[in-house]
Amino acid sequence: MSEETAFRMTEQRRAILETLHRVRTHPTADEVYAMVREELPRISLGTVYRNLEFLSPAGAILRLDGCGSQMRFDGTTKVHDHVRCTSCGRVDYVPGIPVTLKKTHPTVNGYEIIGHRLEYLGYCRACKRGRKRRTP
Amino acid sequence: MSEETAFRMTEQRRAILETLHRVRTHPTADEVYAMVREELPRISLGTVYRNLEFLSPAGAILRLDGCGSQMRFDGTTKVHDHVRCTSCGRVDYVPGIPVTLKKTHPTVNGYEIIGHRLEYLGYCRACKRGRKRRTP
DNA sequence: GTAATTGCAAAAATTTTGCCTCATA
DNA sequence: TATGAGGCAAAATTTTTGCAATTAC
Repeated sequence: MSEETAFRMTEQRRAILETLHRVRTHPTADEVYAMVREELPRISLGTVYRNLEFLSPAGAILRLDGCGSQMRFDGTTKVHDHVRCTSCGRVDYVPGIPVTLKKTHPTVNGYEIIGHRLEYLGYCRACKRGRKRRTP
Repeated sequence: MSEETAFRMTEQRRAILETLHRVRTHPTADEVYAMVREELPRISLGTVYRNLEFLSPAGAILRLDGCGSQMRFDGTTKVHDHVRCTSCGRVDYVPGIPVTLKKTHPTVNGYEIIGHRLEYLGYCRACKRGRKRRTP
């Protein structure tokens, strides 16, 4: 009854995974491609993209998708946080949530800190409904 | 001595600004284009991009650039935060910063919350140096 | 052996630019 | 009227996809 999703650990997949586990730079797909190519010169960029796409929902890697792949804009310049629906990408305001964020660390890890961004992740009303229907 | 940066408030710029001030959806450039086009059908997508680019550093709008325009990946799946250099885009880990984040709000604004993302913004060591040199 | 996965290359999607015209200040 | 800004279309970037050939299991 339970169809195992058969997946294979190819050289390429292993190399991508190892590379991501080794570096601390949070590389872009392009950068991963360049790094893995030193070990597997014949790997293609498409394969890198497909594997990143595959490994991320599998929980093997993290995808720092700030707000999906497109940039988003906001007419309100006063400080506020956001909630983003991880299912449909919708972004909304989070008004006045009592987040106690340690006032400021002037430097962190060598960085001169000028601010922070807090984003909640979840399911919006519409997707919540959709998900409920789909999940038995 | 102080050269005023002369800029003009064109119809297009005003329309883009008004649109962003009116909606709460954090639209993408494409979506802004579609919305503004209802008022100014002859506006071009290039103009929208140029204005978003212009208005954002001017402080008139906010640009939710999660991690720049490219996606980034991370081999560490255990929970941690990030610092991003707003100058060069570099992203690093932030290990064990004592952030006191209110445990959980199960729902926020209708969203079922499953997590959050905290990102510090600042200047990395290299850019800090560069910036100092440039700023008299 | 079979089907998941790759390489390649073309297509799609998103963003930036050049160039000439228009119109704000 | 001088020049910042717009329109248009081409180019540059980034990501996705179709398909035949490979290869892990």
